[in-house]
Amino acid sequence: MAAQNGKDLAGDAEAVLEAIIYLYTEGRRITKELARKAELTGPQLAVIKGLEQIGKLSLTELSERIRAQNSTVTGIIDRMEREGLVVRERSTEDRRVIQIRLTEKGAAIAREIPVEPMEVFQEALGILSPAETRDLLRILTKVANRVRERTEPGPRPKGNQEP
Amino acid sequence: MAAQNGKDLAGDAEAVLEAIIYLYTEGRRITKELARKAELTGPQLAVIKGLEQIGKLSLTELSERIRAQNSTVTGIIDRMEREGLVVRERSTEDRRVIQIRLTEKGAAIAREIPVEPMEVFQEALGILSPAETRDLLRILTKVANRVRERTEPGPRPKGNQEP
DNA sequence: GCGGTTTATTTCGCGTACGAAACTTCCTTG
DNA sequence: CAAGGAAGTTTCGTACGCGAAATAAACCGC
Repeated sequence: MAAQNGKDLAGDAEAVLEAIIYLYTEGRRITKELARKAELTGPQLAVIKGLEQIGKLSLTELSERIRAQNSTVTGIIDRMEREGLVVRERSTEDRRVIQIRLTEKGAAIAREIPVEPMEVFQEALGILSPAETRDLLRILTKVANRVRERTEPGPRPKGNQEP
Repeated sequence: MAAQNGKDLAGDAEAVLEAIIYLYTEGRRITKELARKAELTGPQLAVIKGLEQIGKLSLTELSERIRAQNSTVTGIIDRMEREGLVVRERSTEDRRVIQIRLTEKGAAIAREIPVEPMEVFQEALGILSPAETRDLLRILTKVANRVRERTEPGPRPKGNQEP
């Protein structure tokens, strides 16, 4: 451990990491809990809410939206199709692409779940003053850009899991 | 989308979320990449580094350390034991508990991997001024506490995945 | 010292999550 | 228009990750 004297930057850095991990995992947990009420999983809720907004998405578009690999989303859609929540339709213009849309059953469930999972955070961020919010954004962006620079050289996969 | 006029708090909030998600997933990616050089997975690296520091840990202690459920860690240790990286030893004082420690092979690999995965972040945070770091910590803590208050009523599971 | 509760770990079933390889369709270029 | 490459999706194998139930040992009160 470093010295504890109010200038303990390493300790602060660690605490910042802790906070980020906490916020992220808590977000996942909230999404999951919200989903469970409708007998869904976290990623499935994300899919349903995405499709509700946009109407119809190709598998790749959906993958980008929920930040997961195509091969992962294939499995998620398999299970949702099995449950009758969505259907796959092959596009007529480009027969390589699969369009995914909600069934009536899927749309009904989407309507039942009122809020976006993120809204808990929007609300939590709401207690900050506008200046604090912008400071937070500015500093986080600075750090993120630094990490990005540091790791950009070399290809990067695109994501992992639910929002 | 809301109006884009510099007072777009909802947009700022969303950007903050994006940044948090980016930093978290990037952290996982870096850990994974670091681990891959030693033919390990992310969680396995976390286990090895934990055991290197402490020497010997019960399964439950290890679970807390890497923020995962016991049932998850059982599987991780199974695979690592199969690879000869760690061994299980039943405690003599309390025969319910399993102590896990590195084999010589595991210890050698731990020595080969120089840095903690977190160090990339420590470095990224290093470009902030001390004031910025403390602002960041203060604001994040405020948000985290707010989320905590909002969700505390009701039991919470303890974690999910690698650091 | 016996029955009941608590604690530590494992087992089981399911759902992500990823990367590499296979497949199909589309597009380019000679 | 044929060959080759690129793009969209699926398949396969492996590793988490969780919660509920099972198992085993320790503890507690009487």
